[in-house]
Amino acid sequence: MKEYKTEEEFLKDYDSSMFEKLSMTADILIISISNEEVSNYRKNANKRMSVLLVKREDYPYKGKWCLPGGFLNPKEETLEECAKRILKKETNLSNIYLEQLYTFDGVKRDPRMRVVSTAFVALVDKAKLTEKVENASWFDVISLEEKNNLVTMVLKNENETIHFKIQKVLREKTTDRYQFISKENNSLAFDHNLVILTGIERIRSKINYTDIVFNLLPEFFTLKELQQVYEVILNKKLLDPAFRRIIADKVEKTEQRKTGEGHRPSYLFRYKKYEK
Amino acid sequence: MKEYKTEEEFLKDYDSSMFEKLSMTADILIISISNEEVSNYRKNANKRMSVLLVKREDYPYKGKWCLPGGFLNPKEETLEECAKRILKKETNLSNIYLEQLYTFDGVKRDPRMRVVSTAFVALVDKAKLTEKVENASWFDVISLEEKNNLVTMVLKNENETIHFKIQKVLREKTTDRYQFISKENNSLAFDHNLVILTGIERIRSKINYTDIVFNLLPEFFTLKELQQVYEVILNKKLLDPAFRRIIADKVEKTEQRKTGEGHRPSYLFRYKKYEK
DNA sequence: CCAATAGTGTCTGTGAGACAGTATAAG
DNA sequence: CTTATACTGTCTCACAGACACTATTGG
Repeated sequence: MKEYKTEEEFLKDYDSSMFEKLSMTADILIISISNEEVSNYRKNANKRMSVLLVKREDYPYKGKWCLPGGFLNPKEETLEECAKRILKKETNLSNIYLEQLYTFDGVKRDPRMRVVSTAFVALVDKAKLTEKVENASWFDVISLEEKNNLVTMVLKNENETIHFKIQKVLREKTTDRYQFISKENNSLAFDHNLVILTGIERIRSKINYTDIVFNLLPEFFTLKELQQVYEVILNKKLLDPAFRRIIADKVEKTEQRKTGEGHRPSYLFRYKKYEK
Repeated sequence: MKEYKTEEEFLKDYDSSMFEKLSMTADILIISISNEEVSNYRKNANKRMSVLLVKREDYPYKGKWCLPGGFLNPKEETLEECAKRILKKETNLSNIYLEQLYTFDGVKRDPRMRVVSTAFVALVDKAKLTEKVENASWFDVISLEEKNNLVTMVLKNENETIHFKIQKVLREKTTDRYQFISKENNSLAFDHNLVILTGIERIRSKINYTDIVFNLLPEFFTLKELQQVYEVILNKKLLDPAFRRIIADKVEKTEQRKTGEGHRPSYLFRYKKYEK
């Protein structure tokens, strides 16, 4: 930021530029859960977090992957409406869990001009997706590790592997807030690597005191599936009895079971809303 | 949002308006802790949350109170830098705890034109403030209650009382996310009543798993003062022994004491950084 | 001595972590 | 019968909630 010697100088410059305008976009981190293929017919499928990326067809960052997003129409749209419009376009879904994440605003984040982006997180159940959208592809999070505040993340679709590293730097005045700095990034456009990490950490931090997980699952699910979703988001194994105690109030048992699995069938549960 | 019949119609309109630009502002909810006056010389001062408001001198909302804020200079400033500039102007302080809160973007939130505002929360220790800034005034939060998702809040400075009500409406697709709708609001400009509530709830939700409280206190403080800050933010009384156990690792005792209080003097403590 | 607060000891109940055990489908 | 998972019983330990008790100042 430019430094000013006198207030007059500052105000002069300020007045001339403060009413200059800028563009905004809404970018969406669409998260869902995917199942790994299994060799052994008896085994349960492992689950993975999955994010939807779009291949850029134009400059800047032509050929790189980015989050679905689009420019805000300032005349009649809120950012959330803009995000919903993009969500509809990319997944053909509406009535999806959508949460404002963070506003990314680095001065040079778009090389063309100043563009401030408000990022959203959407949680979807993959089973609800029907059509395949051109240029869009689901990438599984196949690795997400943190060592000494350096986060390494690997994403993968059928053909490509994306990997990037982000350094979390402690900021002044707090012990618990981090600034994210991109260290390596082979194929993501803009600052979307930072958006992805921010979004995953947001979901992770909320999973234990909210009911957002259920947005990632179909109406009926087994407790093990539910547990796997928790595990994949928290990136750690949970103990069965403890897990079942914790979520007991949030679900209700049905009489249906999941059979044909080569082992004892599990009961299907559903989300029990509005219960303390 | 306008509805379109065909994609062509949509795209035509979209193309013509998507590159229209808008203005952004950074607004800051500056929170500190104030002490009530005490009659009895023996008694400890009660603490209150306090927010800095500015009287609007121009239209729109002339004469109403609003949060300190200002337009983003799109050429060279990030929103955070903009917030810091305003913070410096309003409090003459730098190196202050500052956190991006939320981006408020209702289409009609500013009657003049489309203005999207990214709100920040700043936590300051009132003792560090020296000069009094013109048109700015600290308002104490003298009441903050929630009943049936209706929040009632009362702010007060030496001369004026501000009160407003906000309805928290459950949103579709989740059980834990609320939309805030302004119900009554006698003297706050724009949507700044929503910003204040959002900010207080953010701080409240973070106080138990972060160390942000210490930004509201001077370097040396008694454990009771620390506890009072927790109590005022959480809006409930805490038990002494439990509280002391919880914060034991976060503070270190000094040999200094706070005397002249008409009762047993308490030891002064300081924040112990970087300890698990 | 009194009023008011500072600070600590300890009981109790809850609930997570841990591990072991029993149950049941497909092949 | 085997394999793999489903599901439950129960012990232990940590820790928050609660209450009572002692300590210490200014006036």
